[in-house]
Amino acid sequence: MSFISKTVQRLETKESIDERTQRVLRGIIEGYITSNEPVGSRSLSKTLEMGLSPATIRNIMSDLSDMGFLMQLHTSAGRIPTDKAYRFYVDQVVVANQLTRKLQKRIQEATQEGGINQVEDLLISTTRLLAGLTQFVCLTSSPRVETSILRRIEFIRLSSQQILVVLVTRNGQVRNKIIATTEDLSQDFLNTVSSFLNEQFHNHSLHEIRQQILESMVEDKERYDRLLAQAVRLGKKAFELEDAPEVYIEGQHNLIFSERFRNLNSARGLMDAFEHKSMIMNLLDSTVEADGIQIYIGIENELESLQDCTMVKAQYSDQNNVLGTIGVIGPTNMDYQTVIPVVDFTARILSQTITQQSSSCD
Amino acid sequence: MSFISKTVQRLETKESIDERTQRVLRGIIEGYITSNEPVGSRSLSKTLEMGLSPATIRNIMSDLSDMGFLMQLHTSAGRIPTDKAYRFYVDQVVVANQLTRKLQKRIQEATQEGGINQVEDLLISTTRLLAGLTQFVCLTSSPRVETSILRRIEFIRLSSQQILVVLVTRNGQVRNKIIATTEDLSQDFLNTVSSFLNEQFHNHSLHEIRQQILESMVEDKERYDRLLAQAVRLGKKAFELEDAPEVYIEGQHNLIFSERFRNLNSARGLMDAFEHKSMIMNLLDSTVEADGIQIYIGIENELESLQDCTMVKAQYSDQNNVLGTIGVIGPTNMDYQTVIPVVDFTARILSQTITQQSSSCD
DNA sequence: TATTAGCACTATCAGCTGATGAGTGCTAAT
DNA sequence: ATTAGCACTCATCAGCTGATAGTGCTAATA
Repeated sequence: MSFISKTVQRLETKESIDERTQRVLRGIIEGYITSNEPVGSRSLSKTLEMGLSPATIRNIMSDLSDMGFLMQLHTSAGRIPTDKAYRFYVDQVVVANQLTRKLQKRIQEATQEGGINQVEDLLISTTRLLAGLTQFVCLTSSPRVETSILRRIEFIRLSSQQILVVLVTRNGQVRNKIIATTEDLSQDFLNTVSSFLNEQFHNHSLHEIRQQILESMVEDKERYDRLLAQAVRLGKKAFELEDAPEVYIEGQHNLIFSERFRNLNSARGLMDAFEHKSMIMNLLDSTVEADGIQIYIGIENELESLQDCTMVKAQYSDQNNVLGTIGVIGPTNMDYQTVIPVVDFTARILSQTITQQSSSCD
Repeated sequence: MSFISKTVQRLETKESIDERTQRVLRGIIEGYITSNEPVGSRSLSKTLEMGLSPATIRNIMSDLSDMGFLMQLHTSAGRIPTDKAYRFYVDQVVVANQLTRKLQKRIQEATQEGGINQVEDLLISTTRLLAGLTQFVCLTSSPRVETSILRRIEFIRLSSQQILVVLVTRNGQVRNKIIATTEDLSQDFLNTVSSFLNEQFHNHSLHEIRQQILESMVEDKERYDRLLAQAVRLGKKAFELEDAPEVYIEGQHNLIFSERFRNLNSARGLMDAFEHKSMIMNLLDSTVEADGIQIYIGIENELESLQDCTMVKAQYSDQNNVLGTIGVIGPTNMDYQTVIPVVDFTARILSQTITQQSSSCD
């Protein structure tokens, strides 16, 4: 099994099902994926082309129901796959087939189009792209500033009480923050401070830097001269970035208008959930260690309002570290065969673009 | 008439209607606003307390229908007000009554809460606030960078080919842009350039600055020494900001989930329209000259998918100029009595906060 | 023994029905 | 000028219908 979840127990599909039964199950799943209608024995008998009569199919279906792969919405309706069935499908059947060239091109172009000079823009346009391609909701978490590596910090005097901090990270994130000072500091002085900090903390992560600043404040409180004291004080304020989890969401309207989501009664709940950025952040970054695609089907999702959706997500990274996660949320009967590779490919391209960007430092 | 529209002809309510008829009309409008149900003669006869029988009311209603103030969804339903009726109501009846202290407090607190140090944040939180208060969709346009006044510009060398431009405007907007250079420029040199530009263009609008730079490039092409030439060249790139109309939208989900919007079939169309920022920009900033509240009822809106909504908007400004617009879009039978003052007050507070911010320059 | 045909059963859906009720318009009485 | 009374209209709703598409079970069949 290629995908591993942390806390939620993964649905197991160990039971040995004979070849023929598998083919029927697969037929039902794919039928339901394409038609979005419960599939019945008669129609299946036709599309399967295995020379089985509806009656036989019914027997097999009955077995599959007993095993928990199928369920009926009501007595006289066809059957639809359970989450367990999709798990089987994803684990055993779906092979990550190639994307069409056309689609690859489209993704590449969208992420590399001109005018995208900052990570923020790149992430937004990628999120939008993925939402458009899949017609689902797409979520992306931006790199944690915490673990980002400092490229440059600069102070700009705005007034006698206000200083603008500009902080650039290795992977091209630019953060601005206005801090207040009691003392009036000249621009010259600020320049000295910033070059001191730049030298001192070159190639350190913001987290480390904050750590070190705090330590030095405690350890040798008295030793500093005025410059260093100010530098440390300003540095402390500057790196006290609210660890605001930036999250981008696109395609929310698909949740409401897409045909695919019509069964979904919890759209409201999801929309509400999306209002809370920290919640989404948690959703996306819950499994930090794991490369490749991760898929959460129905009840495998911890979040209740997500339990009749599937979430497909992948992490993106620069050459060293995982930076963030990009994921789509769709109905459980999404077209896994294309959604999976699309998400996968997009994450790869995203990683690639960001890596290029951050390696263009001196 | 207190509100003036540019292009769309405003519905006229000149016709003299006698006192009693007006009271009935007003009753119907207010009834429909509170109940969101067509109002019939019998119930109106009770609530009006004018000692009129349902039959009399019916006669009056019939007259009002002829005059175009009322309409029926079907024969045996009560009547509902037309756009013309709402126009009458807004122009003649609604007096901008005071907001409750509680509401005033709430708006003030939300716009002044800590951690909001940049205009962007302020606008976003205000937009969200207004969407929350009204339960409608709220749109806000950010100040045009074009007309903003330069407070500070700074260049930061990121690598031999990349320079980060940081541009701060008078009203507290901070813009970052990464520009590419062919020549490797030292930070020292960049500092010289930026102080030159800061001195030269202090208190000029970005628009003016761009203008002047272009002129000087043409006029005295050869006269410059190397420094000035570079300064001008960098300046040109720096001020070539995409005049991206920033727009914030909040409360889109109200469009779908709010009871009030249930009659609205064009939610889809609106959602789609909201995807195009330039369109919204146009919507908000179409009437540039006009202070106070502006109200567009139903067909008064140029945008088709907006024609069974009402848009209430107000401009915000600093001490000198109009900066942008904030507006809400709701059903035509919104509670004008409170929505109007809420939007009005919010815009005032917004102006006030921004003015404070920009006057805290030295 | 595995498969299948046949049949009884069941739930949904569209379409029809008649009853109900809210509301109007008209007319004649006040 | 106002109003009571009455006929009329139309939307909605519950209840019924038959058609449809599915199942489960059983007995026959290869």
